[in-house]
Amino acid sequence: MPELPEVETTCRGIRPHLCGRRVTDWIVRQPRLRRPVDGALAALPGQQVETVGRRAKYLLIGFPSGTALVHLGMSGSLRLCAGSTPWRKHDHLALVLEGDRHLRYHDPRRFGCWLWTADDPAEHPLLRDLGPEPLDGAFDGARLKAACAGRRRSIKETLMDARTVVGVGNIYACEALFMAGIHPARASARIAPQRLTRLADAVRNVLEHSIRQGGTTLRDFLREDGSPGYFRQHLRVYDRAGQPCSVCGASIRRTVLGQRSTYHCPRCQR
DNA sequence: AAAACTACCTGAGTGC
DNA sequence: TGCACTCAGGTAGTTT
Repeated sequence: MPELPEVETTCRGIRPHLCGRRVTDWIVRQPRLRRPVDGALAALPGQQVETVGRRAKYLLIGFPSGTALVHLGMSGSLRLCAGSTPWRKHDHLALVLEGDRHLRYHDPRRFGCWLWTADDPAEHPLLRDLGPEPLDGAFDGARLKAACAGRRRSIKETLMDARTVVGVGNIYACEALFMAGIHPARASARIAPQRLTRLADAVRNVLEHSIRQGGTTLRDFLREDGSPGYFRQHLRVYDRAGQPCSVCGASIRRTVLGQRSTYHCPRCQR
């Protein structure tokens, strides 16, 4: 997926095309996503989009009667196109807007979801227990320190836990740990406070940098206009096993943590 | 309570 | 060419 920078890039990309526009139709070709597409979304035609926002990796599309919660899962993307554009394989649904513009949802692995809530989305069961946003000042060294206290598990797993901070997936966890010089397998509780502060800063910095580049495109992710993100060329360790570290030249190592591929520089990260 | 594991899917790549 | 296998950006829900 789409980690936070990719979702934020999508959010910013679609917002100006959606806000204030009326939905004229709702087309579902494949309702079987990770969770079934919520039938309540059939009430969208006739309603006008009021807001497009994001909480963690969920996109929130606000209407007068409620909010659509959209998750891109592992391989999802949203694209704006003309209604006449041929449907591709894995284009599972479309929000049709006035002027016959389609917001098409494409997701080969179908790990995403389209849900609906008539209430405050922040109180939705999938959102209410999430941790702080990394980019709005709610996440800092103190929050990270609290999440690490007494925890034996690896710092990378703590970083990827949405109760610690939202939006940090496998790529950016690896990158932030490299920037902070911390070994991904290090026990969370065994990291000095000033190093955790540095890590919290690295998380924010790497996410902001990636957003400026339009996110990371490995295989599936594309922006709302079909263009890729350009952060991939800035990755320092992710998917670079065997290649030299950009700082010290040591060979980047791949390990497995929490069943996820993990990349680090054995010399720079301790 | 925390940590470990499972499940949901398709497609790309690799080795034989 | 084809088969068997591994791996992939997430995360909710269950089990240990």
